[in-house]
Amino acid sequence: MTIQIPRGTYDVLPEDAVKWQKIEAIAREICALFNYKEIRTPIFESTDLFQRGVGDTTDIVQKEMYSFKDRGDRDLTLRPEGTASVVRAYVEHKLYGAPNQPQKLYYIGPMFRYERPQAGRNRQFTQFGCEVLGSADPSIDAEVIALALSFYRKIGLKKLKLVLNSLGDPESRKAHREALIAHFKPSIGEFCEDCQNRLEKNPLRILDCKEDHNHPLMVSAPSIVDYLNEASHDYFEKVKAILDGMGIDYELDPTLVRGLDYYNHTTFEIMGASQGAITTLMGGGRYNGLVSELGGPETPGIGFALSIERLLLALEVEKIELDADALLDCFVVAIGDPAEQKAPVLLNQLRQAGLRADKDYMARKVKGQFKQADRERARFVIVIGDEELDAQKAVVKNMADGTQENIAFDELTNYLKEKL
RNA sequence: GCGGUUAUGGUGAAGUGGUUAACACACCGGAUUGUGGUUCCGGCAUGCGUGGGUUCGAUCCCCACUAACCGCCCCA
Repeated sequence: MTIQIPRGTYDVLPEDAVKWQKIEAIAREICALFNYKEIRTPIFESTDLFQRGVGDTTDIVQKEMYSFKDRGDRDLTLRPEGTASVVRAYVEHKLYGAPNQPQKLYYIGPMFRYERPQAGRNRQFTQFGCEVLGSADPSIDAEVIALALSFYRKIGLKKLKLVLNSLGDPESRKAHREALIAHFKPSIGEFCEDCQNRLEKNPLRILDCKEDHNHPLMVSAPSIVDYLNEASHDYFEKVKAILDGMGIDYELDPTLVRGLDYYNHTTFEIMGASQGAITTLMGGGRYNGLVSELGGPETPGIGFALSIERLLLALEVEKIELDADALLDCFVVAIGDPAEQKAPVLLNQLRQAGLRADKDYMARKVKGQFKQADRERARFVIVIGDEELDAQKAVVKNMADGTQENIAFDELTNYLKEKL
């Protein structure tokens, strides 16, 4: 049997690669606008990094990591997300000491999670993410959200919903956590197995459970908003006020918990149009304890990550076409042996002059060569045959209007450049 | 990790336990001795996901495997 692509992966063929290029270009453009700088980190890291950074109780660490030992017996893992790596690099290169603070960073690259594939969920997928390290200013929270929305808007997506929540600072979280345990403990037996395990480890995530979503205790569960201390409450109010000022609509959802352990204060998601069950396009939040957790100084941080794959699905649902029209400037049609000898030479001259040019390589007849030129959306066709070689002139046909002219060989590039 | 559906050419898809596997699109060629997007005509699966089994015989029946899609869990 022929070898197949690994499960949960996919090839981006030329037709789609154009879309990827366009999306990536827009991401970089938006980041430049907001003054975010690119950072590139390795695709694998020490397994410890994710265990400590992402959190031992998360599904990602418990069952989704692509981990392996290398020949030097090191425990390594294909990165399941980008934040831990960025923070590791920030600490390792002491970027907290750099003069330009905060560090506003972005990345685009593949991530890996061992999951059951489905539309919008793959084992290798691509994230565009931003991280801001070193600032606890609420305007940064709003800026990061505004950046993501600007990106989607520039791409052309319309059906977007921003969902917002605050998990508060550690003190608030602790108070909430205790209230949650007190609330659920007496009747925890009525909940699913996962929730029973979550009770002591991370009761917050019980709220995230879909299975027991309709349980009366779920509805009456203590909400984080009632446990935010004054500082946390004020912070969240400021973030909301800035978003209001920017004219950004959002929906508050006190059950928006997010799956990674490092989040506190502001958390957010952007939902989009989708055919299936998966609607989350982007997720993020503040993680003020993560830098110190990974061995750096006490440093605030915030970031988001969004999936290019899901973005493409949303584009499909909204029926938005992204294709850049990559036209060919000219196509050389050769008739007869002498012309076929001449064609590659002529082609080379055209290309050296900066014209996007191609010819037939399938021994097609004249008609077939024209069809090929048409398929490639060539704007001009240059026809050469015995007569043209004798006269040192080519027939140049404008494919848009069908007109054609005789142009001397040494005038060709000038003529085309003028017309294009 | 669990449950469901599916698997025929480059693509979309019909189909039958028994010599040649519909049809459409795409592609190639011809009608137009050197001209595209229209029309007409012709060509185009030694093969029906992979591996076994049942059978005189299997693309069609059975089993396993693999993969895709959908749902659950969770997430981007």
